Amino acid sequence: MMQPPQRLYPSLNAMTSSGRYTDRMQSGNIFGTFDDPFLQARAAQVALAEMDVKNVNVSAASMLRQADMFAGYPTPVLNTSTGTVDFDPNSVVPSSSNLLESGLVSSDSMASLQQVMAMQQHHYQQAQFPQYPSMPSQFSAAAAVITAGACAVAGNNMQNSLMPRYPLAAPTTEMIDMDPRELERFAEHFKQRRIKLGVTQADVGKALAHLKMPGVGSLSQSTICRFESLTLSHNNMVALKPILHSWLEKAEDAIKTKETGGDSQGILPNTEKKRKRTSIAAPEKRVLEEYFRQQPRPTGDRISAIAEKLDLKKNVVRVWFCNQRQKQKRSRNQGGGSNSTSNGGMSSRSNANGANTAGKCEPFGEISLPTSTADNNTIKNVPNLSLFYA
DNA sequence: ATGCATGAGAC
DNA sequence: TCTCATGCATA
Repeated sequence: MMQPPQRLYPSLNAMTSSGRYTDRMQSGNIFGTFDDPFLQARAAQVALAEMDVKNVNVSAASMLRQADMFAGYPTPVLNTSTGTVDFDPNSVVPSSSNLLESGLVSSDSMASLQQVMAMQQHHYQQAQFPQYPSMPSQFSAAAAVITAGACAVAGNNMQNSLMPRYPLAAPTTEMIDMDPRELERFAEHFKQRRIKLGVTQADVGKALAHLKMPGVGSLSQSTICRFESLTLSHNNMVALKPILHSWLEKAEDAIKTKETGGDSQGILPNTEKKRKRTSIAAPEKRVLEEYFRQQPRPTGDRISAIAEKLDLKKNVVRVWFCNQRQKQKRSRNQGGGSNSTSNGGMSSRSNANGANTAGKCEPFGEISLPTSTADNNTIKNVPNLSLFYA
C-alpha cells in the first residue's frame, strides 16, 4: 500500500519555503497543519500534554533515567527552591553504574531507541539544554526530568525481555519541547564537527555502542545520515540528539587525548591507515634476486647499498630479503618432502611490506643470524595457520 | 543519499 | 492494520 513519506523532518529552510510540514499527521508527527513553526510547536505542546494525560501509564515501558537520557548534557536538576532547573556540570558523562548495580540493565544492553522515543513522545518539556560550542545557549529550563526519577531501562534485548518495568513516576513537570530549529542547528553543527574530525557517518554509528549508554547501541550509516539531513521524525531527532551530542563531546575529547597518545576507546574510528603494499618492479626484482643468489643474508650496510642502488627504501629491501628467505625455505621444505603442515600458512603470514608475523625478520640492529639448525625448528609444531586466517 | 523492507508495538 | 525506527542495498 502506498504510504505517505515518513520520517519527514524538513529543514527549517524547506519548511519555511514550503510553508508547512507535510504529512505530519500521518507520519505520526503532530506538528502538522500549522504553517507557522511556532504554532506547530505550540500545538505540539498542547497536543502532547493531552496525550500525556492519556498515555502516562502506557509510556512506562522501559525508560532511561534522566541522567542517561541527557547524556552529554549537563543533567537538569530540579531546583526545589527556585522551581527551576539547574544543570549539574558534573554529570556530563552519564553513569550507568546505578543501573548496572541494580541489575536493571546490563552493560551491553541495547534497548531500542523506540523505547526512548516512546517516552519522549509523551514527555515533552519546555526545557532546553546548554549548547554545544558556538551555539547560543537558549535553553529555558523548566522541569527537570523526563521521567522524574523512577525510570529504568529495560535490560538487554528489550523486545523479548521480561524485565521489570519500573513504575513511571508521574511527570512532575512539563514536557520537553525541542525546538525544531534547535535540532536543525545541532544537526548542522554535528555534521560539521564530524567531518572536521574525519569521521564517517558509519563510523559514528558504530562508535555509539562504545558510549556505553544504556539503551544505546550502534546505529547505521543511514540513520546518522538521516539525522544530519533532518529526515527523521521529530521524535526520532529528539531522541538521537543527546546521544549524538554525547558522542561528539567524547570524540572531541578523544581527539585531544589521542594527540597525547591516548586511546579513543572506540569513540573515534581506527585511523590506522591501511598498509599500502609495496610493489617492486620487475627489473629491480631481478637485481634483488641476483643479490639474493650471491648472499641471502646481506648485512645492514649491504642492504643499504642495494637499496640506494635500486632507489628503494632500506626497509623494503630488508623485508624483501626476509621474505625471500622464507620463500626459499618454504619451497625447500616442500620440495624436500615435508608436508604442508610443517610450514603451511607461512606465506600467508608474511607480505611484501614486511609485516611478517610468522617468520623471523627482525629490524636492523636486532638481526640475529640464525644458525641453519634453528630455522626449521621455529615452526615445526605450528599448525597450518591458514586455518586460522581463512 | 535514499528506496524498500522488516519487526515491534500501538491501535 | 498501521506507525515508526531502523537497516540493507544500491544509486
